[in-house]
Amino acid sequence: MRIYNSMTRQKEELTPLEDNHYKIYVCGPTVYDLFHIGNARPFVTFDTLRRYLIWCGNKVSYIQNFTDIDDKVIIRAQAEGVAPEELADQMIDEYYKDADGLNIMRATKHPRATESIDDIINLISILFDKGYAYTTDDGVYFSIDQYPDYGKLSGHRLDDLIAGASERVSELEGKRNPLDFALWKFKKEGEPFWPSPWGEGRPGWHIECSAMSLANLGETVDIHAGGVDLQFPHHENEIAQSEAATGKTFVRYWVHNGFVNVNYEKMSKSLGNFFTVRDLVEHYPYHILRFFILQAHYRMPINFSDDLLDAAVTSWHRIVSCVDLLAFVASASEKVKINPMKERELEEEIATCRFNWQKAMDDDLNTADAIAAIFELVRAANTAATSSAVSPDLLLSARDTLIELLEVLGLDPTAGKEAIPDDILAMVEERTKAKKERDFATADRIRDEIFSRGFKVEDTPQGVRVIPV
RNA sequence: GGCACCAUAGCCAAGUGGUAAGGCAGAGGUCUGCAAAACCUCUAUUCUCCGGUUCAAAUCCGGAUGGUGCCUCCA
Repeated sequence: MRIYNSMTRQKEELTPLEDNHYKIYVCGPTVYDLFHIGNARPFVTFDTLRRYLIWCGNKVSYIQNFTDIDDKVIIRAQAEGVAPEELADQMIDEYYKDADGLNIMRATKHPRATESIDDIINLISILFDKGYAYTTDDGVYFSIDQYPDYGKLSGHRLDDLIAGASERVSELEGKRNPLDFALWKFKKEGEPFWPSPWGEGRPGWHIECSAMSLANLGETVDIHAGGVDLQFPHHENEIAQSEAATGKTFVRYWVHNGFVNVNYEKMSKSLGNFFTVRDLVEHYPYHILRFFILQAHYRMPINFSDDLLDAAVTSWHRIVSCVDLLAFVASASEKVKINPMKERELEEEIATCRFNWQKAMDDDLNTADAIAAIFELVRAANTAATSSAVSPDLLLSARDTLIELLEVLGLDPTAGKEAIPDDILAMVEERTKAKKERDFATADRIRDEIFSRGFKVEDTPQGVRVIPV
């Protein structure tokens, strides 16, 4: 497949360094709060990438960290009167609840910054040895002047960055260059700290990802992913630290997802215009949120609104309804007069769907196009299902195709199917009887009653269908 | 100020050189006792605008306009 590499700003053929084995690092959440739909986008997107690579026959080592110690965690914990560790533990549990709901696979490993302190200290030591690190009054800093490639990911010129930084940072606070960033922050009153050769303190933000990536995946990973806002300075800094330490290419493909916007503005905690996944789930099921995210290409911005989610619900229902219909028709006792022409048509549609779906996925994970391919098969399958001219086996094969391809997108059109209760089935029987006697008033009354109990009755050529609403 | 990205129908959204996918909404029709679902037909002679390259451009190049993001914690 081809994937857009932020480093080269073009789509490139994706190949792993090790045969059939991809090493992927995804920047995970800072665990001080529930995550919002904007945070969910990279989790869903890169989970889908992972599923696709696995589907293609690869092994994937997938690391996603938890940033469990930083300013935000400390501040929130203080506000709530709990220890930062306690808050982090709790929020990690909450993360898993939402992530499981969104059908995001557990990472191969979810390292926590606080459990990687040794790795972090190790890495900083190497940077000291190689002359990239220095100490000030408040911490240990990385000296970007020692690293000539600084800015290569974000395309910034050093002078411009320095000019920008100087405008805001009035004092250098002991830094040699305004762009130098903290590797280790010396402890402040009331904050958690760990011992280090340079003094007690805690890790800077950027170093933890480098340390966890190097420790878990080695010096060079295939893919490092996250939101576009991480491109600078976070990922730029990660490159500087890691490559300065190892002398090796840190990441082969940098992959960044676009934002979820609200009224064309970035959704963010600081703007306050965010919707947590937990809140949204009150109104829309998890899989709708996932489907909604995957309906756009991952690098394009998504504008978030209820109307769009409502459209996603209807849209998704079309798929579920087709999958149900195929199973229903295939199991109906009605005799089919197989029409070879129609059979071949459906066979071709199945093949075309698979082909287009894979082509779309291969082209920079174009899930929007992949879903379009699925809808094409939905139409063809619906037509075939109502034609009474296609064998049950072939209908089921169309159904299996839909289920298989959706599974790779982390979507399950068969999920949440409850059995129809016996008393509802009895009412359906009663209605059918009334219909036979042409007592439509009674039949309609029973249908309304069944509907109010949460089930829809449909008369199809293949018989009566009962569907949970 | 610097660096990126984006602009396609009522809405959402693919499409990166050969005569505009898909979804939602809408109109008409088929089927139905009525519905529902499904299917069929219709809904952008045109892709923000202006130039250029080309036999051919939504797609490449230049410019303009509008919008967003990053440059500070941020998915």
